[in-house]
Amino acid sequence: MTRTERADAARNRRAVLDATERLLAEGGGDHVSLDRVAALAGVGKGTVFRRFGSRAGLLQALLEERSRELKEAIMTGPPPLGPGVPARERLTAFLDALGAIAEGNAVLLSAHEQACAEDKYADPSYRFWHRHLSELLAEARPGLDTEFAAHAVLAVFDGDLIRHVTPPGDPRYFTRSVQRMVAVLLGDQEDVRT
Amino acid sequence: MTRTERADAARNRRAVLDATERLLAEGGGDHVSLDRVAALAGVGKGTVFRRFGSRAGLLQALLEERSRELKEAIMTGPPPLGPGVPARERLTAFLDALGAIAEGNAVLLSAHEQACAEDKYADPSYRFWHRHLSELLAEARPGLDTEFAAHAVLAVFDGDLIRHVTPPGDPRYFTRSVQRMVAVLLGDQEDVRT
DNA sequence: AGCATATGCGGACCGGCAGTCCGTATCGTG
DNA sequence: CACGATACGGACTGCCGGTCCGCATATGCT
Repeated sequence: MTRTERADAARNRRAVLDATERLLAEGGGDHVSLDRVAALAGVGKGTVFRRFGSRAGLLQALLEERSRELKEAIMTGPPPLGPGVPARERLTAFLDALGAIAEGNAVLLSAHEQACAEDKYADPSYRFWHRHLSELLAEARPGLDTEFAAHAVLAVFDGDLIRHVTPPGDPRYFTRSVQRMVAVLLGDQEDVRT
Repeated sequence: MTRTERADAARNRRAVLDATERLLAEGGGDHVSLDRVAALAGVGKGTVFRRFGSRAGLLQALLEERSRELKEAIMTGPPPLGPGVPARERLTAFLDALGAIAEGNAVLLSAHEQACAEDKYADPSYRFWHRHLSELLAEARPGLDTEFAAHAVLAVFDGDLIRHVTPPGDPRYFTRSVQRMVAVLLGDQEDVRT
């Protein structure tokens, strides 16, 4: 058996992901039907399904591609994303990075949420963020129900919400707000005001 | 012109809502197709659409029915839901009541979120909860970005999340957790531990 | 009661969707 | 070059949300 992905398969994989991205950018989440993706990528519909399994799988793959770097930086990279500094510091760095990804991919995020529905919490990516966040919170503020708190913080990373609250000309408003809220949760009493 | 809804119309309205409820209960959100609803209610499909406009409208109507009482209690009822006591007290009562509704209608909540997608934040019900919450937070903890905080708290009221975290035999775990988190947000330093 | 008409009804119909299937083409290997 | 493994394409299926319009009926008026 062949160990490596066949060349044409790899080429198509990329083409499909790129096409998905283009469609997402040009017309919102509903615009991305798998027929359209296949057509734009110049492949058959069957190919899309063989590679990605389902609409949800496709979006998930794209999302994972966008966050792979962050995942690796957290696990094996240098501080403050990687291990080696106090949890508070890592938390800030983590939220900043995740926020940036979310802000830059809000439409993709929405589409993914819609496609996954309730399976969202079984998604490996979600599990990873949740676990990481939960551990950092536990270290930064022992005694909190960190499992729940982590879910709560992640619940705010909702594509639709991000688009709804992000004012024109301040693309990082969302991340700042999340940081501030988490700071309050962690018990920073110092100046919460804008 | 007739001022009141025609009798058969009212009857059908109820039948459709009841059918929706039954389908939701017996088979999850995806189980509720409008064909099925119409069939179970014993009416034509057109009727469903004339009354409710769309799938989203139908679910929204059902949700509103479930929360009308709370809305009224908040606006004109006696404390602690209604006005007349400190914000902290009203906040606790509000979260308790909203939590109860959410816990009791998690499936409906999920279905509604899915159907509404990004229009969720324009929904009158959402606007009402958000406004109320925002005002209470502002009163209870001046200086916080209460607009954002209110969105963040409401983001946790996600049907899928509720189902995911609710352990068997402890139907109110979710509400308790939310209360505790909000308490921390508001600066209660006293015993956060379980 | 009987009529006129606004109002509501049903279900055939439409375009489009996610997902399946299998005969065919292509790749990589020896 | 030949051959088996692998991947491809796109017709096909079943269903969905939503529309439309000829028909039925409740209601208000006389």
